[in-house]
Amino acid sequence: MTQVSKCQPRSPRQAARRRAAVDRLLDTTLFKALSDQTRATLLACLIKCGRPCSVSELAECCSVDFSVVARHLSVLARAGAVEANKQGRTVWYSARCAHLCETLHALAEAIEDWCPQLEARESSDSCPCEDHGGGND
Amino acid sequence: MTQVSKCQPRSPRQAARRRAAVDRLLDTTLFKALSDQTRATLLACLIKCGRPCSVSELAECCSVDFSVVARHLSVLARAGAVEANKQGRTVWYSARCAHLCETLHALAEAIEDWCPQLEARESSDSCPCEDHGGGND
DNA sequence: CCAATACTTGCACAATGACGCAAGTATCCA
DNA sequence: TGGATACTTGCGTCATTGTGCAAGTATTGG
Repeated sequence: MTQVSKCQPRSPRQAARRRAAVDRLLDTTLFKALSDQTRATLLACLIKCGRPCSVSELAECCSVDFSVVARHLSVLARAGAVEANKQGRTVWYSARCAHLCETLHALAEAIEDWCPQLEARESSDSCPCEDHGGGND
Repeated sequence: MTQVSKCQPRSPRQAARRRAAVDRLLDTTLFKALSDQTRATLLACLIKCGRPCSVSELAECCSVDFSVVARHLSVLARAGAVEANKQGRTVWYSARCAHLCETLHALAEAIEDWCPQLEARESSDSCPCEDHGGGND
């Protein structure tokens, strides 16, 4: 039941050396994209709209310049939060809901793997480390 | 099955006016905290360590100044990602794993609520809006 | 009481990023 | 072909934020 703690590091230095899913999923790219209020609003708008929207349409929902909206959307696209589909002169943006949900659930589960006390879901009972080096400290 | 789409806005302007759980959960405070690489490293370190760590301990895992680490940890605490427990002259920081997981799962589910095609989990079949104003556009 | 420890805060500086304007590119329609 | 539409990109400005150093505060132990 508490096999996780057997492989759990005893010092932050040891912990920092361990490589686990949580490191990869705590990648800052997506969080940087979601850390701006205008981008968060645009993403929420796309999610709630439920259909692809053009840059012009989305610019009507924001108080900022059209070019700023276009740049924000490209940031969201590079972070994988939305996807762009160019048809003619119009770019249709849509939220990557499935990808976002998968990423968020995966991060939550990667955190749960390191917290033996969070046994709500069935624990894997295995070490969440992806390497086992740096044992001595 | 597709009752969600009945209440789904047809334009981004309509979508922007709708208030839903996804708006509240896309709050930028937490994402801002996770958007810095040093802070992400500190949080991952706390998660993997599985026990409260002092600022001094955590500073050994980072290449930045001690005062910078202390400031980063206070940012993480204000965002709700970690919690501080002062005992004597030492501040013990620990990851708020349960809170983080709840927040992440809740956001993912709030997104799923707006995506009728994501029927993997049982859909609530109800409108995810928390208000129903601004219908005309 | 004094020194050491552990952390916080003030300050200056550099880097980053959001923004608006204007110019550029690509596409469509008449 | 020429103008209108839809978006992209370059550039300068401004605000925010990350950083290190140094000084300050709080707590502990001798």
